Amino acid sequence: MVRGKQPKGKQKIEIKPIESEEARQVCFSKRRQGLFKKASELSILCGAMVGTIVFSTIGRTFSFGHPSIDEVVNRFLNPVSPDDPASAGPSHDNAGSVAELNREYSELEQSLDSEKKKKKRLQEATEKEMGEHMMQWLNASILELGLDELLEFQKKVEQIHEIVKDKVKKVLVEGGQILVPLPEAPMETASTSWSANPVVPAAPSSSIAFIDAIQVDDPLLSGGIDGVAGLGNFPNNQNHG
Amino acid sequence: MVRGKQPKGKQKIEIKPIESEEARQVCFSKRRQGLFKKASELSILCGAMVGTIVFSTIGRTFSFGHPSIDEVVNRFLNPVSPDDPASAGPSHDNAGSVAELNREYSELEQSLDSEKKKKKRLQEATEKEMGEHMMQWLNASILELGLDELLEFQKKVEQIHEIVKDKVKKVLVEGGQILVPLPEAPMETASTSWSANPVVPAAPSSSIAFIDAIQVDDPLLSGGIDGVAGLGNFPNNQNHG
DNA sequence: AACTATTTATAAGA
DNA sequence: TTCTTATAAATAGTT
Repeated sequence: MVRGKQPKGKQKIEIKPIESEEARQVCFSKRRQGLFKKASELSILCGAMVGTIVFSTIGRTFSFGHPSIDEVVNRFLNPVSPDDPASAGPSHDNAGSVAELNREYSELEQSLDSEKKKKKRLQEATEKEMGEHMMQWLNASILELGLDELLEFQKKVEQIHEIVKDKVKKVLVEGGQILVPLPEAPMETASTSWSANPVVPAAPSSSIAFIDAIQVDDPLLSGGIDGVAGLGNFPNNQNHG
Repeated sequence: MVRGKQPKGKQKIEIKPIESEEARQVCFSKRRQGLFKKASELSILCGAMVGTIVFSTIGRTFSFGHPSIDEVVNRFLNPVSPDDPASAGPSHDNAGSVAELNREYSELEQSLDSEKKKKKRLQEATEKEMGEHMMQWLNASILELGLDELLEFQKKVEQIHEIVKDKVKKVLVEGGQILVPLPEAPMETASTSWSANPVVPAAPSSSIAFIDAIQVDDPLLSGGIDGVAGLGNFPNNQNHG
């Protein structure tokens, strides 16, 4: 409103990297605080487990967690399965039995439909981000990896390629009309990575892998991030909550 | 302001557990979105690594991460060891030129000794992570995608496969020398300013993507590299279920 | 670190 | 759930 005198109050800003070192630092402090506060409020209001980790550009680590950042991270790495094993889906390691997934998939299949638009948007985003993520990973890795590792990765890519080719073939054979359920969008991720989520008893949703169609035997591929459970270290941080 | 007449707009609320199941659910969705948006803004504005994980009370997992939630968690679990003499270079925040990247890369190469341990750890984590990502994506997508999309993805995988094979070949030709001479990269691409490599406070010589070695022509794939420079990414693929 | 003018985030309502 | 709206909160630019 007052443009010509002293724009004292908050000005609208674009969300883009702040050039000024100082301004960036100030903004970082303010917004980090704000972020942690928001996280805290969410956890209290909704009784949810929430964890937030922030690294400053100079390497400082800040974190917030409810009930604690360690618990949150730990659960993220080792998804818990509530009482009923049938209703609790594994999401990371221990890829789950094929039978179980198939059963769940059947349930899903029954309640399909009316998600076309959403699905499409979801799919586009996913596909695009996947490419992006792979490229990022590749760019970074190409520098880090030695020949052995490269060959290892190449092998992995080949396996995935095989899986996809296989799937395509299957779809073709089946007439291309088999799957497309997804009652509720299960893609619960806001950026560069997704997590397969647990199955919810009440709500028929979640993305269930149709493992049957893409059987994976390689322990490397199906293994995922299991061994990291322990997490003993705790960097210099600042806990709120 | 006046709280007792027309409670239409936002009312002040105490930060305490919401009783109503429904209200809590609504609040959760809204605030989760808000939280992720804030996290995203912080990461973009300040170029910081940010990760946020939220579990709903019914067990669904939501996450945001820049550059990815796994990177963030990984770094959280594997704090940087501040004893690395190798990376005692200048601390330019944001390199851009290919030449500069190459110079940095050379410096890194020279001190490969002390990098070995770190590299191995990084490589293992990354490799696992990548496999995990791909499998997660695959598992989710295989259910979502139609034939067209599958073919599209297959194509993408093939391209990546090509890139990797190419790289392997290059490495072999160079006889173990990882360094690949860069001809002249007029690409506006530059570097991905995120570091998979832990940046030590005192010695920031992060890992730079060696883009030249894996030239990509396909717009689909290269799109992933392009926009990454300023980390100006916007996560909008939130769950809508 | 404080101070405000504004922009944003959101609690209710529809 | 999505949209609308009034208001509480967050915060950009100053001091």
